[in-house]
Formats: sequence, C-alpha cells, structure tokens
Amino acid sequence: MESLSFAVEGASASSCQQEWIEIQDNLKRKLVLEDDFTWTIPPGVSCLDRDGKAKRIQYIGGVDVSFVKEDPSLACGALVVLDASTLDVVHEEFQVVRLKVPYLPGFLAFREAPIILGILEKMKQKDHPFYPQLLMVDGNGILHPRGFGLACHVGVLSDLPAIGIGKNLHHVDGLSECGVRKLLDARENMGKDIIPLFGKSGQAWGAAMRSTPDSVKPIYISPGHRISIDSSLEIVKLCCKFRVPEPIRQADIRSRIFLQKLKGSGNLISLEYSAQ
DNA sequence: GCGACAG
DNA sequence: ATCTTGTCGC
Repeated sequence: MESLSFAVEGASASSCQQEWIEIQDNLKRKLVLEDDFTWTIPPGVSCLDRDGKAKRIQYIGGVDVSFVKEDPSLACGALVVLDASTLDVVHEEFQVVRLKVPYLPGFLAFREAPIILGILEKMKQKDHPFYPQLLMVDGNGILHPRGFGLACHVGVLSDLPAIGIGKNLHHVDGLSECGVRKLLDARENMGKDIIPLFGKSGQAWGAAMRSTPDSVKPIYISPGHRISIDSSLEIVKLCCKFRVPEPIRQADIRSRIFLQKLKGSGNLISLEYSAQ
C-alpha cells in the first residue's frame, strides 16, 4: 500500500518534470539577455551625472509569494511598485490562491509564475498608471540548472525586463557558497562587494553581492529577461537599503501581512471559494 | 551510491 | 517557504 502510493507519486512527478523541462526549453528561445528598454538607469555615485535625454526608470515592481504554515497550499502573491528615485511603495496588489503544484527545485516557476502573471494581467487590462517598467523577482533568472529560472519565466511571459534575486545559491555548474565566500573574503577583493559568478564551464551566471556594507550573507543576482548582468547589478544597487532589495522586501513583508490579516479576521472559510 | 537542490 | 525571542548595535 505504502510503496504503491510512493510509486504512483514518483511516476507523476517525473513525467511532470519532463513536460516542464520542454516548456522551459521552449520559452528559453524567447529569452533576451541584453538591455532592451527605453528608460535609463540612474547613475551610481562614481558615474557622471549628465543624462538629459532619455527618461530614467520610474516604476520598479517587486514580486513575492507567501504561505501559511497551517495550510501550505494557500498562498498570497504580491506585486508592489516602487518609485525608483525614493524607493517608496506607490502601489500594491495581492492575489490569494490555492496552489495545486508542489515546489520542486528547478521548477519554482510552475508554482509561482501564474500568480504573478495573473496580477500583471489584471493591471495591464486596466491600463494601470503604476504598471511596472521592470520586475524584481524573488528567485533566480538564468542562474538555474537549465538557465531559465522564475525571473526568466515571468519576464518572457509578461514581456517585461526582469531581474532574479536569490537569497540562497542554487548550486549550478560547480558554484558553491564556499567558493563565493572565499572570493568575497579574498585579500585581493577587499572592499569589493560584487563577485561575478563564473561556473567551472566558464559560463557567466550572474553575480553574488554583499548588498549592505556589513552584511555577511550575499544575495545572488541574475538577469531574468531583457537586461544584461551589468545593468541588473546597477538596478539592484539602487534598491538596497537592506540586504534584500527593497522591491522584493516590501512584496515579502506586505504579502505576509496580508495573510496575517486573513488569519486574524477569520476569513479563511470564504477563501475556500475565492481562492481557487 | 551520496549529496545537492531558488521558493 | 514556514516559526520565533531575545539580542546586539547604531
């Protein structure tokens, strides 16, 4: 009995993955890893400040999905929009959903992307004035076993420039936390807070970043869509008040609060119908 | 075979 | 992802 259910679940999981791999490989053909946007990135402290022509990016979106311990299939997706110059939240959207798909390493997008895309679609239909010009995603871009993580998935399907942010390293192409740690601590890298991530194959996967002066644990940045690695790093630098870039941090905080309020106000029953 | 495995 | 109190430092 026990072994049978394991066998069945194992079989469905692997056939699912095979199908998902094909989807990822197909979507990957549409992936753009160069800057492909009309706005400009505000110059950092060391850059010349003279851009009178093109308009600077104004609205940066941050997305995250939170869960409830008591009911792991219940999730709240959040999209927050920040003013790039102040990092103030100017808009927020939430969507509570029932997840039907389990989390499988390498296939995060099949769990979380539909929620994010749903929110974006709703905003786009309304021609919302705060529709983001770029998305920062809580998960990797090309730093992924097949070079197509959540940020790529969301970026391609929404056709928005996207950047992936990992709070933990997904081990790919020989990359490891230990290796990154050594490079960050290396004497020749003193003061450097960005370490390019080159795998043993020579591939550039993104970068590890010490996002605040005193943070020990780096974040992992990789382009999702329509942006280069270098530009991704410039954007992330603009957003780091704390270790986790503000757009993602706010999406994380606010999606959690949203679920807390549902719990506190006993609205869980109505969710059985609204959150399909 | 063993360990690793974004959120 | 989820939980959680105190604690350290500016």
